[in-house]
Amino acid sequence: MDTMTIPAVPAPRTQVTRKDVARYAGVSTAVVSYVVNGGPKKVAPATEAKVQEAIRQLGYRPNAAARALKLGSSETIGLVIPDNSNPFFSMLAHAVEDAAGALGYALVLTNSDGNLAKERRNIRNLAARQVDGVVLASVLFEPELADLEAAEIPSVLLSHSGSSAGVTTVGVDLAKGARTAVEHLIGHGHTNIGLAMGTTTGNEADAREEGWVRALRDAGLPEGPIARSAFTRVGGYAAGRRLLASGHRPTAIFASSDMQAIGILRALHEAGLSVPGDIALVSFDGSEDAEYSWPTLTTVEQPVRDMAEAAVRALVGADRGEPAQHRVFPTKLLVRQSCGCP
Amino acid sequence: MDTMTIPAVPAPRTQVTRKDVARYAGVSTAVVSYVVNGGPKKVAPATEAKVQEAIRQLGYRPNAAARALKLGSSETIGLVIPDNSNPFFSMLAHAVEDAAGALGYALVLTNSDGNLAKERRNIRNLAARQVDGVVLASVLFEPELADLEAAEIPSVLLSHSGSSAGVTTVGVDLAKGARTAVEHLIGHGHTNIGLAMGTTTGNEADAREEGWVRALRDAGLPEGPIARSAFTRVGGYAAGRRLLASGHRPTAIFASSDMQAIGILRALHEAGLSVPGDIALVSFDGSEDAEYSWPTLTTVEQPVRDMAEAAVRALVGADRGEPAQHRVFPTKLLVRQSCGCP
DNA sequence: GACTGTGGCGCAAACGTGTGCGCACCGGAA
DNA sequence: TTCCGGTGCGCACACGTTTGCGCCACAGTC
Repeated sequence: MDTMTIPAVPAPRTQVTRKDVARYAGVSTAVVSYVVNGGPKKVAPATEAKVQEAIRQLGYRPNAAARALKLGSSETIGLVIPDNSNPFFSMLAHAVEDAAGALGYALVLTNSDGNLAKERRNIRNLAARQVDGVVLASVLFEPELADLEAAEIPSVLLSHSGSSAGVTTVGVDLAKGARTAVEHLIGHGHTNIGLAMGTTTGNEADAREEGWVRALRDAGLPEGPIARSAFTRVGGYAAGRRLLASGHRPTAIFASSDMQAIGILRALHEAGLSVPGDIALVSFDGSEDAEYSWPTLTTVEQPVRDMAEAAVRALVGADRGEPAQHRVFPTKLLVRQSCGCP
Repeated sequence: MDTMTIPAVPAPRTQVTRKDVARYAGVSTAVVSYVVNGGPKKVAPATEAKVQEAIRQLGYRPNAAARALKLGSSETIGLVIPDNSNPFFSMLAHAVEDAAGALGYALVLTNSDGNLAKERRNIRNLAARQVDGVVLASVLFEPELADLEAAEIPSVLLSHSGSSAGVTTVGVDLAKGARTAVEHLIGHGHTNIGLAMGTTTGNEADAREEGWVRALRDAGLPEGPIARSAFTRVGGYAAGRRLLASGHRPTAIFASSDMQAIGILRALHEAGLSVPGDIALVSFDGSEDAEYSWPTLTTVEQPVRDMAEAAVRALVGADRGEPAQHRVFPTKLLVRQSCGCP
């Protein structure tokens, strides 16, 4: 045995080019291009067949980089999300990928991990990669938007209730959704309703909090205790414990995300409290996790697939080039066990 | 008001090129390139400063497509997974993105949705996009591999226990992990241990099943009932119901994924059975969901981050070009409530 | 038979980079 | 002064495409 065996370096990537195909088929490179792209030019059926055969024989695959360079479009869009491990965002990412794929676009995924600097890097990186657009679903501050505008990259903000000026946004009416949830709890006779909210300074958290406040105010009820945390299970767990430790414990809690609600559920279980018996719980997002928790979670569903599709279409689909607009999708209260309905 | 307002077409994407920078700085385009890439050539500090300033002023950003065309590398890797909504795979995707990003590579995400034709399309698509490598975490059949070899794209199989010949694989010893889990249940005195397994014909399911079989056999125990389903909550739920309906109901269940376990949990709850009191449960994956279920799930953890990093490094990192190998990472039994430990 | 119209195809110029090669200049040594 | 080595920079080509333009051959018309 030879111990000096050269590692299987994956063969010099000798790319089969259009020129090879042309030579093999006995035509010019232009014809190959016409055949491949069904260009504006007609090509005789016989010639076309020859070219197709040559392509098959040689295993020719057009070079996307060259195409992108020539066309000025990479047929790729970018996605910036905080954390693909978070079920809500992974659901979103999947939906965006589907929508993009349906239009022939690939999806470059980037996670910001709640790190502003990283989010910035990601956006710059995507811009440098000539993506045709970027979907931002993140805690976004002005500087980022400025960057994008400067780079002249089409972009759409996802899951934000549109307030930003010149950029298209796609989302739900967070305030209204939250309000519906809280009113549902009020309808069950609760008068001390706590709130588990996010810590972001973006406009996500605010609107949901506003919905909670207004529902209570309109019902003539006092505001219950508030706990803020990250939109995660761990964060929710901590928030749950804080709510339980608060002065007079709420009999119901509205959580601003399913993840937080699941953390809260754990805190309640540990405290030996039953849900909804001792404390009722309603949350936000409508992720699948809420359907398989114990008890199952009543939650405000966001139509993620529709939102993703709208975002992608605004970027590279039929709605491209239309003036910036704010699309607001309806939420839907999914009533399950945790709210205390019979 | 003028109702004919022209929509804000995102400005003709007039790209600032290297030539512009060169002209602005009063140097040649080559120098700009040297400055940007820190090329092999030296450039005088004064010139460099001028160029940097020009770059800043003009907001120059190198065109990734042109670079990719020239270098024959897109600084991009592809990921093929069944479903990014599935927590295990979303965790994996996040880890792969991190590892790739650390090496300066972007990640193109594609979902196969358990659809073989789509998986095939995704792979072809990635190949056409000149990705520098592909991480495959999927139910993979031979034809796909052949495609990859044909396209000469470096690839690594993730989460497969390596049996494939010429391709690098990264994963865990599924059989051993499963065996540990089942032995743990046996240690608790269970003698009728059921199995919730996947339906895939790949090598994923088999090894775990094998571990279950061997643990039982070595302990002189009979094989309990088996239910097969997709690696999802819904699938697990159905499998759970089937296991409950089986001849003589098991007192413990080993589930081949956390998702299935969570579905089973729901089935058990609905049946009014307590876990682990009436039925113990141990699963596989170690996703965060298993930590926040009720009761919390004892599960066999896969070191996903390590695996992702190893896969990416084998593709485009330090380990690139090494001969195909099969890296097997250790699993770890995370003992929580569902197994019945005190 | 000459002219014209048309369908089918080839030529060659970009797209924005990276980089080998060569040229100009400059300081020092003879 | 002449020669020489070295440093710093410019020229120009190639990467694989797309596509406007022009050429050729052929059929139809007078």
